[in-house]
Order: sequence, then structure tokens, then C-alpha cells
Amino acid sequence: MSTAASPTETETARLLRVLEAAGKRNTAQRVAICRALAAHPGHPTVAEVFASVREEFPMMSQATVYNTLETLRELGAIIQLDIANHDHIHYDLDVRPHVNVVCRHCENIADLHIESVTALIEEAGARSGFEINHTAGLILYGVCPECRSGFSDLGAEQSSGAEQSAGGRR
Amino acid sequence: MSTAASPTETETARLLRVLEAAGKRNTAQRVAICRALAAHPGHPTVAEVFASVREEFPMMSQATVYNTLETLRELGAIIQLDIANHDHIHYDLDVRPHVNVVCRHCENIADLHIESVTALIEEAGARSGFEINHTAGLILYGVCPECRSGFSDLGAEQSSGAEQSAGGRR
DNA sequence: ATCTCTGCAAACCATTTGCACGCTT
DNA sequence: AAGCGTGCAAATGGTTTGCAGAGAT
Repeated sequence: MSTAASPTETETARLLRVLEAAGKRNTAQRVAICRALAAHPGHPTVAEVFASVREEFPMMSQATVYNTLETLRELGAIIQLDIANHDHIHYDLDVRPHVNVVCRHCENIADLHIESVTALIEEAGARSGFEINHTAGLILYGVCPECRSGFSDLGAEQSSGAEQSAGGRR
Repeated sequence: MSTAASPTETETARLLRVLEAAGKRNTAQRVAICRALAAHPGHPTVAEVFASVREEFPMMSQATVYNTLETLRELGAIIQLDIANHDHIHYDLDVRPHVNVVCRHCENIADLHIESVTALIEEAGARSGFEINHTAGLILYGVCPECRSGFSDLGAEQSSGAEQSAGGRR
């Protein structure tokens, strides 16, 4: 391991580099948070990051996690995923413009790298006059293949039966 | 007024029609809520709808408003806008696939009808295997023209100064 | 008679906030 | 010495929930 590091290592380093470049202090807590983020495969929530970090730093407070994640988001190092009807905010380490598809039943989140997204964002900026910054995910909602086959009767959503399986409130 | 009604009337009728088609009872409260929705030009929040309806029905409870809006959303009659860092959920009467652009400073929401959105949604569905239902808005974030010129110094977002002007908690 | 819908009001709980202490610069 | 960052713990407040009564079918 000299030139190439593990993806996790690389990601951690990237996050820390962003913080450093912004003149932020790389405290032990922040390093731990960045590592926890990078270690999580999917789209970690604040709670998940908090839990991971707690193992190493039992004293760490939620506020620190919230602060750091918000800082990283402001700096564009991570993307915020505010998913309708989900209790927790998710984060996405993949900052390249892409689409997140969320299942309304099992709450699964899929990443979809579609070419035209970049063009869409550019066109949206041009047409609206907004300066678009991709610090939040582009989210689409639907029903994933597993849930579609599992609950064979409810094709779309207007079913009366079991809405949402895992999550809940808001 | 015989063949053509006002847009507001039309919209109200559309909402009621959807409810009726789904076998829901068109109670006085629901009619009032639909009217309030249709009367609101932009992207009304639950609180706004509630306030409007309260003028006519001082007894109406929040629960009823929440219930009805959720019902309308399930039926695809309105679109839910879960905007990051906004305190309230917004709704959009325009159910055609489109993009909503949100200003991170003034919380303004713009509608953008971009051709390629439909194609994007279809491609996302095809590639992910999800059955995508457009009951939530496709949201992009940025800084609107007014805020860009107003706060001339903060071009992007990583400024240290005043984040968010109007809103703020969650 | 049955079932849906509404009003009421308490409960929920993720997120936010204020302050004081500690550590870095 | 000055300031950023953290821990702590309480507050916040939009949204949800349970239940009983009213109204529709």
C-alpha cells in the first residue's frame, strides 16, 4: 500500500482534506466522524454515524455530529438527503450529480448515475437564474423491485394496506 | 361562465373529482381544504392551508388537514415537497413531472418545466427497476437571483455570514 | 347498523440551541 | 490572550396518534 489506498481510507482523507482546506481544525472527533461516514456503505443517517462514533468516543455528543455533518455539507463534501416521511436525515458521500431513488415501502435508497442529470441541473440553473449547488440529493420516489414482487397486490401506491414497512413518523 | 371556469374553480373541482373517484366522501372540510389549496398561488404549507380553512371552519383540527393532504398525495392529486431545512412540508398542485428549485436564502420555490424531466424519470425507473410514482417533487437547491444580487459578497454558499434569512429550524 | 371522517389534545422525537469549559493557534 | 470546537442537557415545534362522537351510506 503505497500509491493506492482502500476506498474507505481515500474517502476519509478526502473529507478531512476539505475541512482542512476550509481552515477548519481537524479534531479527533471530526476525524472519527469522517471515518464513520466513509465506513458506511450506503446512506448513513445522523443516528448511524453517531452510534459508530460513540464506540470510539463514548463522550461524543450529538451536537458535534450534527455540527460536523452540516459543515461537511456546506463545504460540498457530502450531500444531504432529506427524504419525505423518513425520520432521519441521510447523507451521501457521492457528491457527483446523480439521482437517488427511494422505495416508499422498505425505505431502501438506490443511487443512479444518469448522464442527463448534469444537463438537467445546468438547464435548471440557466432557466431559473438560480445558482444551483448540488449539496442535496435529487430524489425520486417509488416502489423497489423486491417490494413490488413481495406485495404482489399493491402495484402502485393507492393501496389501503400496509404503507411503509420499516420507518415511520417524521 | 358556462364552459370555462376560473383556474381556481377548475383546480378545486379536479381535487374533489379525485377524491370522489377514490370513493372518499367529499365532506365540507375536504371541500374547504381543496379550495384553500387551489386558492394558494405558490406552494402552500400545511400551516397555510390550515390558516385559510380556519377562517371558514374555526373548529377544523390540524389532524383533518394533515389527513386530507396525505390522502390527496396518495391519490396523486398533489405533490409533496419535502424541502431540506424547511420547517414545514409544502405541497404543489402541479402534478406534471417538473423540477422545483429552492433558494437556500429566502426559501423561495420556483417551478421549472423542463422537457427532459419525464425522460429522466423513465430512465430512472428502467435502470433501477423501481416503479416511480411522481408524488413528491424533484427538488434542486441553490441561490435565487434576488439573493445573489442582494448579498453581493456571498456567491456560493460556504460564506460565513447570514445563512438562511427567513426560515430555519427543521 | 356500520363505517368513515372529524375534533381534540396529548405524545413523539429528531433536531436545535445556549452556555461554559478546554484546547488549539 | 483569543477563538474555535465540544459536551451537556433542556427546549423546540412540526407532525403523529388514539379515541370518542358525529355524520354518511
